[in-house]
Amino acid sequence: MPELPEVWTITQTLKENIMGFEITKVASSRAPGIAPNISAQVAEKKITNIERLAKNIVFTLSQESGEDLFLIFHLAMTGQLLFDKVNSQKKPWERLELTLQKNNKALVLKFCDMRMFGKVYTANLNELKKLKEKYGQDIVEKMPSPKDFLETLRSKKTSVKNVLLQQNVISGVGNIYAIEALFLARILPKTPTQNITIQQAETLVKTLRKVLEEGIKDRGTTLDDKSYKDPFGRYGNHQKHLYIYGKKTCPVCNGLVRFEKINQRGTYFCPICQK
DNA sequence: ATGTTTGTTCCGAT
DNA sequence: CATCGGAACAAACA
Repeated sequence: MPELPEVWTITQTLKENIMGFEITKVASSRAPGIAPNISAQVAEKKITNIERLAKNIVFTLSQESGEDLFLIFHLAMTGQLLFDKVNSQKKPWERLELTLQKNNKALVLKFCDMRMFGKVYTANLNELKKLKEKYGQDIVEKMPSPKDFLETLRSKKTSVKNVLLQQNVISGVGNIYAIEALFLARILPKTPTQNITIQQAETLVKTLRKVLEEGIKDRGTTLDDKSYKDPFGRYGNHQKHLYIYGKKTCPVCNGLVRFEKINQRGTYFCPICQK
């Protein structure tokens, strides 16, 4: 589910609401992807920072004495972070519950994940640094020059769409936004990276940035399964503004949109507009 | 029953 | 040894 714009929205919402809160209680279910030692690790620590790293959400946890610890969430396909009231009923697919307190305010943050591809675990500073090193260019954080972007694309011998999805090369982009950016750049998704021209690279990096920023402005994309929502349960709006993902006809030429699997991922493109 | 799904990691083939 | 792509992970829905 969540790609960069969705993770960005969730991170921002968390920042605005639970900075400085202390984790007073942890209830964790044993599930693949939930670190088994999580409770003891994070209890009684204070959330002093919240940031997005690629598609991860990273909490900095501080305590009176000792080093900072980092709590890392990866939502994968169906993960959610949802606020709830203290002593509330379990939500569907609830895997982890953090009770948070600051002054006289208390609330609960729940990690829910239907398919359980998501991960929750802790890391020390060194491990976080290693995680950061794994990720490639984040287009929203820093716009690469066309030349650098072309070099990045050509560093892998695969299709241009495939390389957009490789987090160690370009981080944060997922299937939907990759399809959208390629459509706006009028590039066929299967084009080998070696055939991409400097002009195409320049256009593509701009359209990538554009679709990611539009996604952020719309607070993310909620597809028909409704699985993406922000911590308050609010859906995104970007599904109303998608150009070609999930469409039957091309919004530019009105021709039939083609659907093909590329590296096992469903891919929509217009065989007329995209070259 | 089969095929589909926003993601990532691991393993086998080249 | 490096790189690429398919299988697997799991659950719900059409």
